Amino acid sequence: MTTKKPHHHGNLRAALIQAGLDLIQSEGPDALSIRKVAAMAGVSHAAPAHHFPSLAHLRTAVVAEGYRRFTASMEAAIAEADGTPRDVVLAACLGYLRFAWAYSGVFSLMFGPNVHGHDDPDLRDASDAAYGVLVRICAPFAKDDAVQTELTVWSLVHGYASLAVAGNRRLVPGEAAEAVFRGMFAKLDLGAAEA
Amino acid sequence: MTTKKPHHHGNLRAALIQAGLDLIQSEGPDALSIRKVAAMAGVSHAAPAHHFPSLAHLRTAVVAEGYRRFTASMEAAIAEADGTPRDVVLAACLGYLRFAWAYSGVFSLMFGPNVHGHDDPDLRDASDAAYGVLVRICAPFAKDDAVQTELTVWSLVHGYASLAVAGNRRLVPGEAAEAVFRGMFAKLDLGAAEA
DNA sequence: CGATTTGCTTGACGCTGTCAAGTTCGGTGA
DNA sequence: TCACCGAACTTGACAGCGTCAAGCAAATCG
Repeated sequence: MTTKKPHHHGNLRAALIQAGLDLIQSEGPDALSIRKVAAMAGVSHAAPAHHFPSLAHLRTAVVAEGYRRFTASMEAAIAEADGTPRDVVLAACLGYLRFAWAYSGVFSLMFGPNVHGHDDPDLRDASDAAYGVLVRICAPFAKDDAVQTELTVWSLVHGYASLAVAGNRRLVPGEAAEAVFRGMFAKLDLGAAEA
Repeated sequence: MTTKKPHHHGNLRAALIQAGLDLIQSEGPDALSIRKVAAMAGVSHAAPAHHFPSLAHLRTAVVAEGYRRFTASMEAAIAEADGTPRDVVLAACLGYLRFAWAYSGVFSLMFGPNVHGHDDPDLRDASDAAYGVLVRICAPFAKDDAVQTELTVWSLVHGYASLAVAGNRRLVPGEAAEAVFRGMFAKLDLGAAEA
């Protein structure tokens, strides 16, 4: 009863990326496979090759999409915060953590050893946008060394997110984990905020 | 001219683990393969199966060995530090970073999404030993909530190490990166040390 | 010295990424 | 309108992978 599917899929590229996200989420980063996403999209095993020359390219595209949602998660958390500059930074961190826990699979891939950012302009733009959020919210505290402030905040939240995602036995994602992070963040001296 | 190698390799298991470490270091975590380490050890492609029932088991064994060297790296750095409790924590962090940069491949694997620690007692012991170092050096600062202090230090150093290992464009491992970390660590309020 | 157990080899299976060719659809120019 | 052409997808093949099944050779034990 299938209406003899048209030869052209419509938007196969986007469908493959979404299938990749779903697959990674349900079976882990290593389960990402060209043949599986092709099957999920209902096309032949070699169809993706036209859009992604290799598995690495598919992975890069999935990671880039991950970065876009990552940025959106931080922006959403920031939008809900209407406090001091320090509150904004904390809010962004919580957005960071929520993304890491909601998309743990692609998060691992994003900061894993298989990403070659400079090669792909799309990925580069997406990750630059994410870093741009960090730079923006840290700006009020950047008296002397902006990079140092950014790196400190980023390292703390990224380390916490990574350890939780990696399934550390003493650290489980969730509501309580956010409270723990608030306590950790309180130990951080960012200096006084400027105008 | 080969002296007709004895059927028994001697210590194939250790040789396979070492080959795995070398392979991961030179070609990345995903390049770890049963057939490759078998070839590197000069045995047939199915020989490792006797020691490691599956690739996951081999990976677990390699990661466990990584944890042992990781712990050793921290202990070595601590041994050189003869200062305040805070200096000891900083020294351990530098040992942490040096391991991450020297063994970046296995480091990624250790904290990656493919480790199932509870399954293997060997890995569990090795990672518990590493965590034990952290607990020990944080103990002087653990007034009320020891876990919170440990997690804060661990998150900061782990995040920094991970970002550098992942090849972040703005963060390159090396001597200067250690200096940057010292600055980050200085922003951290651990409270006063107790006896 | 023979039997058994251990350690490794050979061979096969299905799955993977990738390349090569073939096929069919969508749109464009005559 | 129609032939054509390129883009999108299919089928088929290949090597390399993890894994299982059998077999063989070496070490150990009675």
